[in-house]
Amino acid sequence: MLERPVEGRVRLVDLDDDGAERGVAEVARVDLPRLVAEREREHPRWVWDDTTRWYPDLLAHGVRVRRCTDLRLCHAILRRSPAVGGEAFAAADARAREWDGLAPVDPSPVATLFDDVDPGDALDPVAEWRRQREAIDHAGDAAGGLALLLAAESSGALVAVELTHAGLPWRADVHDRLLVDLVGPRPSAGARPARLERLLAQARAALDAPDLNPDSPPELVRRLRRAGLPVASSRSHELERIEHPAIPPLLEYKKLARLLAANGWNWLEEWVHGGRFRPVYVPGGVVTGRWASNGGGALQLPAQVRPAVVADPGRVLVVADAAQLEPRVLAGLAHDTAMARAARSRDLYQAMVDSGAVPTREQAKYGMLGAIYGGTRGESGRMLPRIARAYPRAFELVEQAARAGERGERVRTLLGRGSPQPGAGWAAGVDERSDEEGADAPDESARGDRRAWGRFTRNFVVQGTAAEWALSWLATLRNRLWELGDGDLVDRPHLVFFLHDEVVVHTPAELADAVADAVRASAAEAGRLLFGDFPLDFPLDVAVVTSYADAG
DNA sequence: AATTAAGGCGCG
DNA sequence: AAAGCGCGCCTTAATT
Repeated sequence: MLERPVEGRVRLVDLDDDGAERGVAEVARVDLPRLVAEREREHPRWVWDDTTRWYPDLLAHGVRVRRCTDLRLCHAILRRSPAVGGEAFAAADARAREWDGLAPVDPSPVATLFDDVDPGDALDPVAEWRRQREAIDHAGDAAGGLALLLAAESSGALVAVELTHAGLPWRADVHDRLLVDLVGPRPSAGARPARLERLLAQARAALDAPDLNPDSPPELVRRLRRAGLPVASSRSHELERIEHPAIPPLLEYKKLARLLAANGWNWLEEWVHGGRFRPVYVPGGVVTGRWASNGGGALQLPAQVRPAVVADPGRVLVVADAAQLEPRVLAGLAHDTAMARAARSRDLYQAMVDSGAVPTREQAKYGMLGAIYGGTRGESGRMLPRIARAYPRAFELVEQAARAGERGERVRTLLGRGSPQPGAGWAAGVDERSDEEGADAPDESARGDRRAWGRFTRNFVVQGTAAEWALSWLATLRNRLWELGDGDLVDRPHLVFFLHDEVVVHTPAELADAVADAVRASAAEAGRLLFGDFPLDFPLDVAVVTSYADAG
C-alpha cells in the first residue's frame, strides 16, 4: 500500500491477505521508483489511491508493475453496486464519501506526485481498502464477480497509463501529405485551403448566396430553403437525398471541413510529438464501464487518417478486433444455447440465417442490433418477433432489463457493475395521474422518459458486459505480451491502442506471430473468465500490418 | 469576455 | 440509409 507523500516522503505499508499490517517502510519520493522495482520482484499487488497519481512517474523511470488495486476506480464500482448496497457503502462514514469526489489527474509525468496540494492527500487508503474488502465479503453470490471486476478494472488502469506512456506511432509526414493531397497546402491561420475555397465557391454560386457561411447550420438551412430545397436540417444524410447542383460540393466541403477541424494540421501540431500520439485514456469513464478518452479524440480516429499510424522500422502493428462482440456476450449472459450455437460460427449473423431464424444476413444484423439497442421501427422492429422466437432466453434478458429500467429500477452487468439511478425529476408527472389538473403533456413526456431509460438499461447490460470481456482480454493480453520480450515496456511487444473491442500491439516484426497467438489466447481466456464452461466463441479479426489503415 | 447549449459527425 | 445504445469535440449561437 502506497500512501500519499508527506513532506517528500512516501509511506509503504505491507499488508497480508487478512489486511493485517506486517510492516511499514518510508522512502523519499525520489527513491520510490527504485524501491518499487525492487519489491516488484516478489510480485506484490500494489494498492494505491489512484493509478493516474502514481504510475506515470514510475513508468517514466522505467518501472512497470504487474498488478495493482486502484481504490478510486474500485470505489466507483462498489458505490453503484446493488449487491453491496452501493449507496450505503459510500455513505458508511464521511471519510468514505470523500472518495466519491476524487478525480483522476492528467498523467503528465512529474506533475502528479509532486503537486503541493492534492485532494487525495486527505484520504486514508488503508481504511478505504478495508471497507472495500468488507463490502465484497458481504456481497454474497456477487462477491466472485465483483472481485474479478475490480481486478480487471485495476489492470485496465495500468494499461491506460501504459498506452499514454508508449503512445501510438504516428507519422506526421504521412499525415501532412494526406492532408495536402485532399485539400491543398496548409493555408495561413484562419484561411480556407484551396480545395475548400473552390467547393465553397461552387455551392455559393449554385445557391445564389455569395456570402454563405457553410459552417453555420442555421444559416445553411435558411439558404437552402430560400433556394427552394425543403430541408429540416443541414445534416449530410438529409442533403444526400436532394438533387441540386449545390449539394455535391456542399457535401464534399462538409466532409473535408470536418476532417480539417478534427484531425487537421492544428490537431497534428497539438497532439503528435516525437512520432507519437499520446491521448489520455479514462478507464470507467463511461457509465457502462467502457473507457472514455481525453484530448485528441482518441476513440474517434477517423479511418481517413489511419494511414498515418505506421509501425517503427523493424516493427509491425498487430491489429485485432472482436467480431460481433455484443451479440456473443448476450448469448453468454443469457445462457441462450441456440444463440451460442450461432455464436460458435465465425459469422454469427450468417449462422442466424443458416439456422432459419431470419431470411437475410442484413436482417439478422439489424434485428440483433434492434434487440440490443431497443429499436422498434424499420427493419429492426420487423425482425424482433423472429429474434424472440429463435432466441427466447436472450430476448427475455434484454426485455427484462428494459422493463426494469422503465420501472426506475437498476440493472447490473454479469460481473456486477450497476446502472445509475435515474436522475431527479425523471419521469416526473407519471405518478400524478390522480391530479385533477390531469396534465396530459407531462404524462406523455414521462412515458417517453421511461421508454428512453428502458432502452438505456437494456443496452447497459450488454454494452457493460462486453466492456468486462474487453477488460479481461486486455488484462490477460498485457501479461502475455510482457512475457514475449525483454527490456523496457516499449522494447517488448506492447499495447498502443484500445478501442472498446479492438487492440493494436506494436511489436518487433519477428514476434508478430507470437503476438497474434497471444491476442487470440487472451480472447479465449476472457471468455472462460466471464462465462466459464458455457460453449461460446470469441473469434478475432487479426491483421499484421505496417499501417493501421491496412487492417480490417 | 466567458460559459453553456445546439447542431453536427467521427468512433465502437 | 436509418433505425436503437454509448461517447468526445469541433464550430456557431445563445446566454450570463
